[in-house]
Amino acid sequence: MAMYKIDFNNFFTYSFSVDCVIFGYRNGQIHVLLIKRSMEPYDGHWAIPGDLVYPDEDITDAASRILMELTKIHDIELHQSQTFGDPNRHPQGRVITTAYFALMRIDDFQVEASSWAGEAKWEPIHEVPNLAFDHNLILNSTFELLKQKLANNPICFDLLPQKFTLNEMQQLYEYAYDSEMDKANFRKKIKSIPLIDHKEKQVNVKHRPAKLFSFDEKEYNNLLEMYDYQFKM
Amino acid sequence: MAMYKIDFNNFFTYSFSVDCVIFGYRNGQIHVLLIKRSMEPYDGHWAIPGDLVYPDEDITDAASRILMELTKIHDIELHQSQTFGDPNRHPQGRVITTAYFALMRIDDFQVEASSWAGEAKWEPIHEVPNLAFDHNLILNSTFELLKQKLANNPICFDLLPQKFTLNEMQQLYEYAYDSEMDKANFRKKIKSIPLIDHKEKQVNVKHRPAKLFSFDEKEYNNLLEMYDYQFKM
DNA sequence: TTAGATATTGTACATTTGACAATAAATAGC
DNA sequence: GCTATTTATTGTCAAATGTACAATATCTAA
Repeated sequence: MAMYKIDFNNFFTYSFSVDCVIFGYRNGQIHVLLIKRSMEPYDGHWAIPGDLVYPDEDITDAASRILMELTKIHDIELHQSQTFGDPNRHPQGRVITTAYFALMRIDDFQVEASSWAGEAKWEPIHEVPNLAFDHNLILNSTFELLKQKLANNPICFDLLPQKFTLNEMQQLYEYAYDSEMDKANFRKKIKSIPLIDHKEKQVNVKHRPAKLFSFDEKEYNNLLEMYDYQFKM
Repeated sequence: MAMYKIDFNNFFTYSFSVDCVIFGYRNGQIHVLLIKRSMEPYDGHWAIPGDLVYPDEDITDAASRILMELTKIHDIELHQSQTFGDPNRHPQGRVITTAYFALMRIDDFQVEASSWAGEAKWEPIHEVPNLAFDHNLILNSTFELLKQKLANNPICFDLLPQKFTLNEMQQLYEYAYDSEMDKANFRKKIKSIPLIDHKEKQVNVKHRPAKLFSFDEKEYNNLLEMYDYQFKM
């Protein structure tokens, strides 16, 4: 017990963590991946997956490792969000944390809770319960950042299915910005975004099926290099 | 020496710092505030002002305190930039750092190097020498962030004199974006930005003097609340 | 009074936006 | 097959915005 106490104090005197806010899209709603903690503090509470960074580990590498350990998600690009440094944000000591975020298709991975994560679930962003630590603050700040990024970067395609209809794309933006858009005008606005027309149509819908598109990443990179193209929504 | 060594190791096993990128504007150029280190490591090198965060100190408070201690600059709003966590970024141990940035009028403060800062100077952003640690990387990333913020927030007014001409405002944007703009069209574009016309003119110029304006912050806040106004450049 | 310099305003055309109408292509029920 | 229903897709037109460039205004200096 004394031994534990000593280690504990050393560990928590001044340490550093990362938290991974993973966004997914399903049923017309943006979801976030939560894990149930099976360890103190906040044992049994839902939380954003995160943990302490090793002393000699790059923080971006740490984010990837920790996400993998807790949820089995791997090979996903993590972007830095914000750093939270309130000295009282962790009940057991001083832990400064940097939030990362990533976008993925929910069905691309079978998410599997492991390590000290007891469960994992996707929760609609507007139905998230009270989370451990200051994780609601971290989530809200990061969701604001996501909305800003959606406006200026072609990242909506990381959330949408590989092949999507223009209405699906529109609905994602309508959900994110909580505002309805005109179908005809939406199509005009995205005319400059490089999309591949697959000459395929939806199946199993009981009305006129929509055409399926993909994001043309090669052409996008080409536009970036050759012209001063800027994605804008 | 042994005592020092022990303290030193404890301190640097795992610690956390902030760095303050302070931007100013003079002679048509954006400048950044540098200090000359008078302490190891990088003794004698130029650097961005920064230092270690106390164990029980909020990181934003730390940024204000450290900026004050090293340069006497105070009462200035600091915004978070990015966090840098390469385990080898500090030669003496693991130091994760969060960059902050602020904008100011160079003449509003008499900058005065103190504590372990031997000198302080304003350097044009494009003439910055090799800096200590990874401070060139930090500076470049933060300048990119500044340029992005200048496009979407009315922060150019924190760099310009209290009363400025429309040409001065235009030149600031031309410098930041490195692109020339048409005078007539620039004036049309900023018609929606709330400015106070002081009914005053430049003095001591050898041509037609321009009118002086200020940013109308009250009206700006009013627009934000009442309508869904969005500053755009 | 005039030349020189910069400030400020105007004009004409192209492009984009926004509201809304019209048409097209599928299914479902008869 | 025929028709109603539903959603997809395209078209129209006026208003707003952006772009290039011309014209005019106001100061200093000589």
